[in-house]
Amino acid sequence: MAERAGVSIKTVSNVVNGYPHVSPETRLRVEAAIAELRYRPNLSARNLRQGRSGVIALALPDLAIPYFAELATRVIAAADQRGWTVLIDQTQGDRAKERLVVSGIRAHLIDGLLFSPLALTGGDLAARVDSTPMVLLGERVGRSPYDHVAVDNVAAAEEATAHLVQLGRRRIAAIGAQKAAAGVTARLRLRGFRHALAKAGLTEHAVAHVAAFHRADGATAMAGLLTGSPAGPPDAVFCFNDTLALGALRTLLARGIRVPDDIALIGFDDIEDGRYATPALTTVAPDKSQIADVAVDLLASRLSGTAAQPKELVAGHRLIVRESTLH
Amino acid sequence: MAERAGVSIKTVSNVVNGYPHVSPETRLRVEAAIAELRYRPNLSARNLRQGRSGVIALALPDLAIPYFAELATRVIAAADQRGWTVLIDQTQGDRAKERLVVSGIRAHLIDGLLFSPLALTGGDLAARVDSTPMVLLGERVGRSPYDHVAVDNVAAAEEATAHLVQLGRRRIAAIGAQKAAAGVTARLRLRGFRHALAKAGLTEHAVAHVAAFHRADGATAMAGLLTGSPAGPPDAVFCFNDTLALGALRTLLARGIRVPDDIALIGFDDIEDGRYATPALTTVAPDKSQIADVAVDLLASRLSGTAAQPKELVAGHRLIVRESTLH
DNA sequence: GCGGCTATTTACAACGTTAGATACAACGTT
DNA sequence: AACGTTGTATCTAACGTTGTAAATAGCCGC
Repeated sequence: MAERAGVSIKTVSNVVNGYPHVSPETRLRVEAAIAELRYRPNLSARNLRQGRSGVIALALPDLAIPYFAELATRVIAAADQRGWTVLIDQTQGDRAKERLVVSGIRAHLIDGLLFSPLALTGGDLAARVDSTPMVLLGERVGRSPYDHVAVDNVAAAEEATAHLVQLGRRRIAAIGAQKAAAGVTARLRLRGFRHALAKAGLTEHAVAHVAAFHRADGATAMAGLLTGSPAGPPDAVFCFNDTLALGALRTLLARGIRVPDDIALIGFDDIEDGRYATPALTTVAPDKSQIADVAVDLLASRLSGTAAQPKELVAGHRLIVRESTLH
Repeated sequence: MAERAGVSIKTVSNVVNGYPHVSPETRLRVEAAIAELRYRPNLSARNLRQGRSGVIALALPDLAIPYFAELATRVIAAADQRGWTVLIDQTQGDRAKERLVVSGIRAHLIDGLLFSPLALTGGDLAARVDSTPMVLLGERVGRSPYDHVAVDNVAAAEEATAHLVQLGRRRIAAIGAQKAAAGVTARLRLRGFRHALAKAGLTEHAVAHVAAFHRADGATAMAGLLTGSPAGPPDAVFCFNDTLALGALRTLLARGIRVPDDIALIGFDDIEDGRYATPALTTVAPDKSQIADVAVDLLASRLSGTAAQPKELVAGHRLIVRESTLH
């Protein structure tokens, strides 16, 4: 211990923690000893004593999915502002792993949990007994008693679809519907898609289902729309996220179909790749920084105990028109 | 405490840790109490007692950069295999932040550190005093006494360039050189590029410098090569990573230049985006899973004290030929 | 039926920190 | 000169866990 400074342990603690009533010379002496002995406070001991760790977990499906990577970047930055460290749990969208995360594997190691579930059901959440504060990212799951941040998916999807209608397209398809109870996001976006078509007095040209929101799924789904539809190909497609759209784009270009001339394409998420695709991808951009900031703020309120009812916050979004829908 | 089971703290500990000499009925009783009271061992206390936390840090520039996101995914998976949790530090490639990471901000919170530096100098590493085991990812930095995993950048860059030569291209340029002492990776790839050209008896057509390895830098650099070069445009370009290449591709397609017909393009990293670009990007694929596995293994040896000399391990790579260089 | 063995359980101490109470000294006031 | 006040430093206990040593009980062979 750094009593090389000829001082009690507590005084060292006081210096380290900036306690005001330490004489300048003592402080200097202690700081010198700290530097000399390369003393580092043991965070485990501090955590034990204080009952909190300064670490939060961010649980998401997979960092290799650009949307989540971009979100994680912002969450880490927001947490950093508060002096928190972020630990990542990848669930692969697997229900068993998601339940594990929610059940509190990391109890007492993390102060709070930011969780972006994919497969979790309302029942899973209701059955949760772990008391670690948790904030959900993304769609609402059941009637869960947890704080929650998401964009208004129905409205956003409606805007995206309306944009296609405004271009004068009439044979409008969607890619990204999901069978499983899992696809809450998909369900909301599909609803928005249908609202917009109904408002415009159009019927949906086709809706392609996918197993996941990956490029490969988008590519396959688009191939299906081109050949499988008895009514012929669509003239515009709303993909429920950007990776689906990039996969679809790939299929179209490979077959010499012009985008947007023959088929207009719009995505969702505004990932970096979409901006540099050719043609650049029109998309709905959720305000990821806002999502991250709000989520971290919510968690902070939970931690300080000042939060009351679970809140459901809506983050902003906006349509970004790029080449894939320019006429 | 779970002495609801009518048993000492230590016995609970013994049950939790699978100590063999616990009678079956006691074990059952304790397990029942644990379930009933939802008891969770306090990891901070355990860490304090045992002197290790089961947490390692992965420090990298930015998760929003696809290569690092893909690498992080694999590191987390590899760490998971060993029961370790991964905490992420984003440095933004900023030297001050990198020094902070290396100096041990997380001392006693993490058992080890996997670090992918960008701006750090050999001097910074030599000045390191923190004793947390560390394994470096990416290029060797100075003559540092640390374990270290990377692909053979010179050889890989040479292969990439040789591939362009084999296509019959003769006006071969590179994008990605860096002025700063920082760009160790860039320097090695540039060296490989020049080796290959020298072997083929060619002179370099042009070498574009970039501030960073982002899409925007690639786009700008390519524009420069097209207009700025007195010798005219190149007929092939080796980009030092895939994001540079995707940026460059965007510039080319926007100007109606055909890839690969007019200009062939090759990247480095094999990120997912490149596979779905049109034309799909030829690239050098480092074995990311191997890098992650080996790095985690190295760290494990350090932690168990069985490691001797610092090791410098070379991960595999291979050329993946796709449309952007097909003739 | 006693000594020595094994199986099971417990007691104690320690990991390094910090909140709170306490000790001490110097000072100005009455 | 006795008093409270203030600033500085120390003392004590506690956070929850686990390694070690020790206690207890049952069992065997003689």
